[in-house]
Amino acid sequence: MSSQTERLERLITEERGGCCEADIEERLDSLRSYQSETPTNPDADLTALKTLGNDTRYHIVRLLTAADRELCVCEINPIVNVSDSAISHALSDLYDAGLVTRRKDGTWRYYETTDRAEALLTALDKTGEADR
Amino acid sequence: MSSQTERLERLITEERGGCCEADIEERLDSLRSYQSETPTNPDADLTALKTLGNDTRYHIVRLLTAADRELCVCEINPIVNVSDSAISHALSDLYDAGLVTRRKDGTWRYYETTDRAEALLTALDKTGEADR
DNA sequence: TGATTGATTGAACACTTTCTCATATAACTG
DNA sequence: CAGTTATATGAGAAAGTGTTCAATCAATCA
Repeated sequence: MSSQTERLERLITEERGGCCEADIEERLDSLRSYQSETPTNPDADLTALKTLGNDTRYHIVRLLTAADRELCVCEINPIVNVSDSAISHALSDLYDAGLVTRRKDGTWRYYETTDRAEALLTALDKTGEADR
Repeated sequence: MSSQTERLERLITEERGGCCEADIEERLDSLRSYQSETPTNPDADLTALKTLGNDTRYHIVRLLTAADRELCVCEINPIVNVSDSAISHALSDLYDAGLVTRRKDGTWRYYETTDRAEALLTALDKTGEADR
């Protein structure tokens, strides 16, 4: 921890030609304040990212989004190549993460993507080949 | 696989009052075509989601985004509470995933977020408390 | 050149995730 | 109610991930 600020001290010294204890504190405060400015819920964000960042679940969400209508589990099953159980687990995780909605109709169960899932896919699509 | 289409057959039968082999094939083709319509690179998407979906790496990207300028590793270090090594690993992963850029200046190394990272955070921010 | 410094890399181990199998639940049907 | 069907849940094996420690690289400077 103190070795960390040593390096920062040297950086500030290079930047400004000098650096006192107060300069370091100021810089650290500034950096820390960036975090508190963030208006979001990091846990929910992380859960969403982790949940969508899995082959099976991503695949299901892509399918639901492309279909642009709610799909029955039995329509997802023959397309995604894992066991019924794995799909059920995946849908349950997606629901908990707020990435799909769920509707029951008799013994059938229908799933549909949420705005959150669609927003993430759109973000990915818009930045496909770019950057780096 | 065949039990999968059995369930689908029953669903279509309920929907339409009847179902032949061709109906099943048509539905399956339709579902499968949704996937091929997707214009993106699933591997790159999954890598981006997985990479950002980790506490340390998400934290770093939030910091970089909020700072709205490139940050030196020694500025990130005292804010994010893991070892130097862990941060270096994290930044390397983020770079490989196309979520940050890298610039060398003497012995210092600077990192900045890419459009892709920012797009993902924006998507999360815009859909914060919504849905479900 | 050798020493110092900022940062990266690799190996190793604890921890987490994801799948499948077996079983359970809920809704309908006779 | 018993039987069937659609889906969910739990346990556990196998694979993957994240962190730290130790060692290394690359740039600067005496």
